[in-house]
Amino acid sequence: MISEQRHDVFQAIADPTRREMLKILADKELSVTMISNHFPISRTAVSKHLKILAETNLVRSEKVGKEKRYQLQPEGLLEVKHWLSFYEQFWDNKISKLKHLVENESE
Amino acid sequence: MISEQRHDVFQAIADPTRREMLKILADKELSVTMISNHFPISRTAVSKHLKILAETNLVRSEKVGKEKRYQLQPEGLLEVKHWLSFYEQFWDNKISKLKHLVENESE
DNA sequence: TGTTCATGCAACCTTTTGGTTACATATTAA
DNA sequence: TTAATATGTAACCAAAAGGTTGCATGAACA
Repeated sequence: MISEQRHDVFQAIADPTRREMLKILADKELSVTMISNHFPISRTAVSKHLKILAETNLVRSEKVGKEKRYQLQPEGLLEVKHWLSFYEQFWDNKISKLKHLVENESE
Repeated sequence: MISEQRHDVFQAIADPTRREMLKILADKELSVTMISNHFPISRTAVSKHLKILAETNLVRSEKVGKEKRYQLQPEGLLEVKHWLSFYEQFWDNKISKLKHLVENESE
């Protein structure tokens, strides 16, 4: 099965509108229409953003009657956290820099 | 003074090529041509990527003779770390969730 | 002084992105 | 059953992104 992953999480969070969506979903789950009310763009545009967020596992949806409720799936952001952790050695302090060296001395 | 910021750090790290550039610059500073040798794209394209990374303060450059040396400026990533920290409450554990509530109870 | 090397910039091209409107479908309410 | 509500999908569009080639400029070397 060839699953073509069109987007990755870094692309997903690159758009300010999508970051705002994550923020409001952090508070509570919402339907597409409810989310749309927070933005000056069409419901269709919102729907596309949500599709990208779902593709990259940053949100998940659940059908409730005629509504589709979206909720934050924050584990998707762990990939970003992990990526960032590599760079932390450069800003934290000398100790963590040494720690990094020790951790990787088997390579 | 109207400084138009065309890109932000989230956009900058959205591109896989630029993320790769940060990684190789983490090891040591390099000139434009040296960086180009790591990628299957033209030097001009590399230069454009570096411009974006510089705009968003993820790298800085220094002229040395006829070369321009680029080096990682990892503090630029602190913005991402800060943004991420908001979502950590959702994956860490209940304690940190409570901690977040207490920290924000004055609002 | 030429010549070579490193880089920047302008012009151009193609694909992707973020948006629109119009229409189709599914569920609930009257 | 009919009407209203919630969402999805298709077709389209403009602007941005990522790439190219060609030429200009500045520094170093023979």
